[in-house]
Amino acid sequence: MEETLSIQEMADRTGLTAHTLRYYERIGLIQPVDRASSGHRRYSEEDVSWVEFLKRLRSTGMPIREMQSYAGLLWQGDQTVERRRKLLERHRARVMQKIQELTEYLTVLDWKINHYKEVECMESNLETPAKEAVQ
Amino acid sequence: MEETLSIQEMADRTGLTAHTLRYYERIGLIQPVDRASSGHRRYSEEDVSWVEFLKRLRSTGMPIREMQSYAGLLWQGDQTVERRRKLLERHRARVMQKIQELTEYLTVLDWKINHYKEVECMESNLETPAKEAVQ
DNA sequence: TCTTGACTTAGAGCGCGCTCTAAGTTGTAA
DNA sequence: TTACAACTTAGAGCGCGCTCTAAGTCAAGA
Repeated sequence: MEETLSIQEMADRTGLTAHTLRYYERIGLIQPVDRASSGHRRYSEEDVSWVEFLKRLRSTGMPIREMQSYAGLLWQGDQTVERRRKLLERHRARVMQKIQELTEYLTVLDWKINHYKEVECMESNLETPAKEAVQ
Repeated sequence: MEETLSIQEMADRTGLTAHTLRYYERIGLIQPVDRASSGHRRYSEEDVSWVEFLKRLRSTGMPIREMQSYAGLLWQGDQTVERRRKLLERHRARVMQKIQELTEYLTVLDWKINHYKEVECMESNLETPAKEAVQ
């Protein structure tokens, strides 16, 4: 028995809305989904995996256009393996850079936060309002 | 001699466009800038520092609305120090979470990339096209 | 059979963060 | 004085990634 999901079940399962699932199909991020005789979409477990993968790519900040390229390459078959790998490697480099950037700014935030803590201490302990140019 | 910058000089200096500088002022991210007698904006070094700080906050992904709150608190003076610290701490937590998320997905990407490399090896060494469900 | 709710499509609308346009004013160098 | 670039404002437009609406079809239970 072949289990399939309605669009709402698929939405519940993946955490995307039915609107978004249709949108992804419309823009070619998901290949045309099987239909029941009524015309209603019927999603397979394979579709679930693909959508989960799309979600992972999105949450790394990959733009939709690039995901479209990736999907297009995938559906062209085995001869695009190298181009897919290179696409992922370029994206990997961007993700790395973003992590480094965020890590740097984390230290900036920590510095600010500690500075504020000091100022608060001075206020409560010495009752002399701080006048420095705190941003 | 008090050095000031025209809007274009400020744009060159900070890497924002003149349009964006006016926009930031309009939405209250920058306090009304000093004007020459002609009405042209004249930016101070203090303005430069503030804009640089705004850029850092933005690049950590802080939404404009939150930066507006922060700026508003700052301009209210010393009694908002604790609220500013708490705002930054909330943001810090989000940045941390984003770093962790990206780090996780980095390993996913690495896994995919290595998988592709294997497939490419198989193709070139054994000349037997791989048929697995590679995403 | 009737009702209700889930589904379908095409296309409009939205929130974000800019980005640009239009129409007019000012500053400067030839 | 004339040319031309840089500035001013109010407000429209845009790219992204959804998100929703309208109008209609379909399915399943009372």
